[in-house]
Parts: sequence; structure tokens; C-alpha cells
Amino acid sequence: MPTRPTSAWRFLSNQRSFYFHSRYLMTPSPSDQTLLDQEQVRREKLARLRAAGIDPYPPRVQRTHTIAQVLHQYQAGTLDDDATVALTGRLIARRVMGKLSFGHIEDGTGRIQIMVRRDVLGPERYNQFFKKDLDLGDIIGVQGTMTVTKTGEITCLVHDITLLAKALKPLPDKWHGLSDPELRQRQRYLDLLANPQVRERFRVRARIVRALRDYLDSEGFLEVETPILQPIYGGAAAEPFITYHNYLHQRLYLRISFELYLKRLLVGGYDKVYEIGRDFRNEGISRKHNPEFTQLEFYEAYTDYVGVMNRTEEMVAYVVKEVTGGYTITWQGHEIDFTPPWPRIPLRQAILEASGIDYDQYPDAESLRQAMRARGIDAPSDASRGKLIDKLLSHFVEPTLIQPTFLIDYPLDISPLAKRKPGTKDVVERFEGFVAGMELCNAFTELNDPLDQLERFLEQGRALEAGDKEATPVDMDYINALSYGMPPAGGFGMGIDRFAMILADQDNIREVILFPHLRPETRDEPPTSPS
RNA sequence: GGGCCGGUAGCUCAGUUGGCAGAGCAGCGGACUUUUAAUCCGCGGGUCGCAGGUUCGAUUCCUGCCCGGCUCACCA
Repeated sequence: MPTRPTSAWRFLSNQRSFYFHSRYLMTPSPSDQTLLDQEQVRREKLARLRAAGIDPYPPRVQRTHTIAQVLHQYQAGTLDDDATVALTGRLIARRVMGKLSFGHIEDGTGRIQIMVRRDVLGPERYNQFFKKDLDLGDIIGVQGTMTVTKTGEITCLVHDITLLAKALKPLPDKWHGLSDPELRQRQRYLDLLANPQVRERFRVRARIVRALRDYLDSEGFLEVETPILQPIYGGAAAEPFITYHNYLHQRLYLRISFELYLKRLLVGGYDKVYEIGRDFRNEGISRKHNPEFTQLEFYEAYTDYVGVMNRTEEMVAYVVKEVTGGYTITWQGHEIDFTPPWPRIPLRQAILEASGIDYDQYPDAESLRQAMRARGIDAPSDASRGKLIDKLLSHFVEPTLIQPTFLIDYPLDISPLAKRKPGTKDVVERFEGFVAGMELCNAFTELNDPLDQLERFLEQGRALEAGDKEATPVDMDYINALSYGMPPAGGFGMGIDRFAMILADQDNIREVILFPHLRPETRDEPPTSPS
């Protein structure tokens, strides 16, 4: 509901009134005056039911089949014609035609038609309980036998109905569902309840995560869990969320990546590790960014970024096949083909072709900045050469990379954990994978030279002091770990949310995060008393 | 933060070149024993986001603000 009423009465009749009450007045149940007409009616029905000795929220349920099971068994002929089944679900449609009614109920596995006959249920139960006291949205149990209607729909002929949970608020539009974007996110339960395609979308997301685990487990990777609360953050260029441990009097950061912990495990002797979990970055929210997002990182000893590229193709193609059944998908009208191999283009070449700028001809930040500004591109004065290159990438190249593509060989100063490419001064063995105009993953040959790493950390530390909020602090324990010898390795990180966007054909990250970060509702101040 | 678009019934949306506010669904009452967006008859439901201004009269025009979406900037 987009309205922002300010007068008290209007405010209290608004859907948000319950939040308002619970948050500011600590009154869990709004008074009768705050209810919508339809809520008022449902409360009266509730009272009537209670008066008739019916518990509207009974503690136990009788169920013999899920809806999917009963449909399957009936179709397969493994259900006796006169077998009594007990099904449960939300009443989502009701068509009353005199002494005979149809409806649909829906549980987590599917929906099924129910047929309710006055002569079967009994006139009292039919006229009062089924027709009057039940509402769309109520959770009910039905007991009956299976049959097929004239139109051929498998249907439960209802012998009895049990109320399992009374719904006190009306459902959104049964045909259009719920479309108000703010309501859909703030009350995701309503979105899910009203929009089956949204429910399906999060099943797709779950299948993605499971397929990734299947792949990595079968390849001999060990799944691990590393700290979310970290005394020193690192592993990415990002500003962290800061928190505090009261008993240790310790400042802690919510992790921005898992990288430094996972590579410690390579030192410890695990050759293949991965983690799937949440990262937190204290930055803007956009179509492609949420402050907390789900990341997969894996590290593999005795390989390099070429080996990781091969594995990335294999893993992503495997997941796409598992989730969608094929290697080609449609995303926002584009056909995207994940069949390996994917093009591998040097970053320098990609930028040159897209923007006409060959950054190798501008060996320092200042000259590159001039070249960019000469072409009318916004080039901040405080950006390093690497950051300027990154800007060229995201501005000119990234939006054009719809088909899966690797860009390889990145500037060293924005890749402080990646190994230098032999024969170069400021290029590292790093790649990023792009799909659907988005960066999907980022990987490199891991830097395992402790002294080089220390130098890079010190450089980062200087940038941090100089005001680069995305630079990371020096992690001396990580240097210590490397000093015991870390095997040569390749590492990989991928944004699961973005992968889900692609496979679920969505163009906003909010659509694949159940509860995306939203502005707080504090704008709804309690109304001041009328003067 | 800039630009563009939007906020009308519980939901989905029309509409008013300034003159009593509309539909479908949902709700309420009634009819109906094979419907499936059931159908038919009747009824209730609104501070048209908020506040000012112009006007005989503002939901409509103007200004400011709030909220949301898209987009640019910022930001992996």
C-alpha cells in the first residue's frame, strides 16, 4: 500500500496500522476501529466459530497425502476409488452453485479442486460453515474421496471440512496477484502467497545452490565455514559493516569476503575447499547490489587461473543443465548459451575495442585520466590507474557481454591478492566471468609469495590511510600463514544472487532475495494528537 | 544527489480539458447440483499520498514535501 496517511483515523485504517501499533504503542491487537471492513467481518466469523465450539487454530492436523501425492497416486491408479483421503491447504477459490460448490485448495506441493455437496456435507455444515464462516485464504483440511468431474479434473469430493487456521485479512487480487513493488518486498509472504511464479523462482535458486554443492563435492572439494565476524576484513575492495563484541571489547567487521580464511586452509593442508555463505558490503543498493549477498568461493591447490577458467565453464554449465535442463536459457529476451568453451579476451583488448582507448599507452593514472576526459568520460581525480581501467570496463565493456565471456589479465593495483603475470610489471593472472551484462565471477592465480603479499598489503594500507574506503587493512596473521608455504593455487568467487537472476530471468537482484534490504519504515511517525 | 514516471476502494486498474468518484476481483444479502477468472440480481466500501496556493468550487491546475519505480552518478 503506497499511501502515506497522516491523519490518525486514516492511518489506523491503513494496512500498516498493525506495525504501528506493535512498534510504537506496544498494543498487539488493534482496536476494532482500526480494522478494514473485511477484517471486521472475518473477526465476527471467528467469534461465531468459537461460540460454536470450533477452535479456529487447532493444534493438530490430520493429513493422509500432500496434494501432489494424491494427484500422482490417483493418476497412477494406485489409490482405491473409495479410499478416504485427508488433504490440507489454503482455500484459494470458491464457486458456490446452490447445493453444489467447487473450490481449490493449495498446499506447498500443488493445488487441487474440491467439490462440496450439501447432501454429502449436511445442510447445516454446508450453509453455515462452508458458505458463511469460511473465507478465501483460510487454511483448511478436507476429508473425502477422489473423483473426476465432467470436465476431467481430478477432484476431491468432500465429506468433511476442518478449519486449521482462520485468515483475518483478505487475499490480494486472485487473478492479478500482488504487484505493488513495495508491498511485494516489505511483505514477501504476501508476494509468495499471491504470486506462484515468485514461489517457483526461489525453488530455482535453491536448485542452483544444491547443484553447485553437488558439483564441488563430487570433485573432491571440502565444504567449510569460516568467520563472519572478523577482526580484520579483507579479500575484496569494499567498505565493511562494523560491529563490536562487548565482552572482549573488540571491534569486529562483518566479512566482505571469505578469501583470506579459505587460503589459510590451503596452508593447513586441504587442497580443495569451498564455502557458500553471506558477504556484507556497506555500499549502495542497486539492481545488481544488495548489502548482504550470497557468495560461493572455492580454492584449489596446484592449479592456476587457466585451470579455474576451465572449471568455471564446467561447473556453471553443469548447474545450468541441472536447473534448466539444457545449456541455453532465455534472459530478458536474450538467448544465452553456456556451452563451453567461452571466449577468453584480454581486458586490454576488450576495452580497446569497446572504447578506442588502449590503456597500455597511458602508463600512469594521470595520462589515462586525461585520455578519458578527452572523450567525455567522467574520471575522478582520486582514482588510481587500475580504478580508471575498471571504470572503462564497467562503462564500455560489461553491458555488452551478454554471452558468457571471460576477460583476463587485470591491473595489479586493483588485485592485491593475485599473482603477477610472468613477464609483466603490473598485470596479474586474474579473470572475471561476465554473463547478461553483469560480472558473475572473479578469480585468479593466488599470490603465495609472503613478502610480495606484505608489500601489496602495505600499499593497500597506505591507500586506506589516504582515504580509499575500499582498500583493506594489513592482515599480519595471513602473512604469517603464507610464510609457512601456501601451495600454488587458483581461487574463485561467484555471486549466487546474480547467477540466480540469470537463471530465473530477472533483471533485479531484489527478485531473487527473499527479504532484500529496504529503507526502514520510520517515515511512518506516530501521528501527533490533533490540536 | 540529478533526470523521468508514478501514488485513486482490501487487490488490480480506469477516469475527471476544474463541477456529487468508476470498473473488475475481494466483501455482504439473495438465486443456482459439474464449476474452474463460474454466472445472474441487489448492497456496502474512498480525506483520489501529504501540506499550502489559485478558484465560487481542486482528486484534477500551481508550489513544496513524503513515498515508490526506472535511470544517471556513486558503488563490485
